[in-house]
Amino acid sequence: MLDKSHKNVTCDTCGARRFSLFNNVSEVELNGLDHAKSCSYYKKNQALFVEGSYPRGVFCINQGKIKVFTLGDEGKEQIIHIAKQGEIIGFRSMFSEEPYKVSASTLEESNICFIGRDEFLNMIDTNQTLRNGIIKELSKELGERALFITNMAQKSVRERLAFALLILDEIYGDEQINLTREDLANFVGTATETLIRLLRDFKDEGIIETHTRKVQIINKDKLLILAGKK
Amino acid sequence: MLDKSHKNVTCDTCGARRFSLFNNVSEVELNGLDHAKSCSYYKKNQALFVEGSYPRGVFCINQGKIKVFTLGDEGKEQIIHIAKQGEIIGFRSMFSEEPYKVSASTLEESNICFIGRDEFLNMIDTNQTLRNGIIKELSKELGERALFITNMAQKSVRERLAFALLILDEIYGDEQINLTREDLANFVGTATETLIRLLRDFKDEGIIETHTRKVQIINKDKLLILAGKK
DNA sequence: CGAGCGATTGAAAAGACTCAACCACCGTGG
DNA sequence: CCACGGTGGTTGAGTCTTTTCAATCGCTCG
Repeated sequence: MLDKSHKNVTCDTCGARRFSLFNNVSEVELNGLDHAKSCSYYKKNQALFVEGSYPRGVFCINQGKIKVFTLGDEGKEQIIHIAKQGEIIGFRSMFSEEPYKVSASTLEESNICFIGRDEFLNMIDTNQTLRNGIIKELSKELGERALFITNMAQKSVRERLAFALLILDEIYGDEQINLTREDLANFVGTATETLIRLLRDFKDEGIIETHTRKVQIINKDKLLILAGKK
Repeated sequence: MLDKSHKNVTCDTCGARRFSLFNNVSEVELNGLDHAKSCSYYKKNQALFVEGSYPRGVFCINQGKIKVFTLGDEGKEQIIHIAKQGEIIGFRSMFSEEPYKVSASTLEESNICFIGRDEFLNMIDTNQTLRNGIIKELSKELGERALFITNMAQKSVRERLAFALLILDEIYGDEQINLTREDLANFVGTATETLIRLLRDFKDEGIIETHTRKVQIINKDKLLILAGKK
C-alpha cells in the first residue's frame, strides 16, 4: 500500500527522477519544478487522461504503472505502452497541439505529479538539455513503434506474446508481471481466450509459471528465440 | 520523366519547401541551407538509407515518393509510411543517436536533396521555429502510429485496406495510386494474394477501379465507412 | 454467503495464409 | 518486327491460426 499523504514528495528527493528526463535539471529549475508541480495519489484503474480531450499538462510518475492505450472501433483497448516510475507522459499531444490520441490509466495504485502546460513548455524552451532529451525520447519511441507495427503485422500471436513478455519483464523488473488477462491480451493484440490458451502452452513448455494472475518468466532464452530476437 | 540535371534546384525556388518544415526559415538561413545541401536524382527502387546503418544527414524530398519500411524476420517489408514531396526524412535516428530502425527507398524516380548532420543539427539548435516544427512533427507521427498499431491489431485486412487506400489517396492527390501489389500488401500488412482478392472485391463493389497496376478510388464514402471513419 | 468479475475451457466458424500454377504485360535482343 | 524471358499480377485449393460464442469455474470483496 502506498502512502496516500505524499504531498511531501519533492522533486529534489524523488527517487524516480534520476532515471527520468529531469535528471539533469539545475538546482534552480528543480526548485521551480517542485513548486510548479502538484502530486496526487491514484487508485488502481484511474484515468490520467482520455483520448479526445485536450492536454493541460504532463504527468510525472513517481510510483506506479500506467497503461497507455487507444480504443478501437469495437471499444477494445489496444495498449501501446506501459509506463513506469520515472517516466513523463502526456506531452506528445501538447507538442502536436491536438487532442490526445491515446488514453492513460493506472494499472496499480500510483503516485503521480502533474506539471502544468505553461511551466513545462517554458522549461523546454529555456533548457537545452531537457529539450534535447525530449526530442531524443520522441525519436526513440518512434523507432520502437515502427518495430511494434511490424510485429503486429507479421508475427503470430504466439511470437507477439513472447515479445510482450520480454518487454514486460523489463518493465516489472524484480516484481512479477501483474496484469489482468484482458490487459495482457490488449497489449499483445489478441482475444483474451487466445491469450489464456497460449499462456497455458508456455506453462506446459516450462517457459513461464503463473501464480493466479501473476506471471513469472522461467526460461528467458526460449522467449528470446520465440520472439525472434535470437 | 524528371529532369536529371537538377543540380540547379535551389531551396529558394523549391516548390516543395512551402509545404515543408523549412517553410518559415529566414532568408539568411535559407541561403545557408542551399549551400549546405546537395541534390541528386534517384531512380525507382533506389535506397536512401538502410536499417542498421548510421545516419549522416537528412533527406529532403523535392520530387517523388519514398517508402519507409522495416524488415520482418522473414525478410518481408512492412511499410510504415510513404513520404512525398516536401517531407524531410531520416532525422529520427539522428536525434535518438541510434542506427536507423527503418529503411527508405524510392517508389518512383525522385529528386532528393541531402543535408549533412552537422548543418541540420545546428539549424535545429539555433532556429526555434524549425525546432518546434520538428518536435511537433515527431509528436504528430507518434500519435498516428498509435492509431496504426491499433488498426493492425484490431481491424480485419479488409478494413485495413480501406484505411490504407484513404491514406494513399491523400498522398497521391490528383494522381492515381501507383504501387506494386506487393508494396500495397506490405503497407496493409497482409499477403499479396489476399490483397489482390480484396482489391477484386472492392472493384466488384464499385469502390475502386484498377487500371493495370494503378488504383483509382470511385466511392470514397464507402471506403470511409469500411475503414470505420464514419 | 452470495454476487460478480476475471479466468478458463470447448467447439465451431471464419479469416487469412501458403503453395502451386498460370497469365499478362513489357522491354530486350535477334 | 517478333520471339523470348522475366517480373509482377491473378486464381484456386487446402490448411492453419485465431476468433467467436457459450458455458463453467473460482476467487475476492462486501
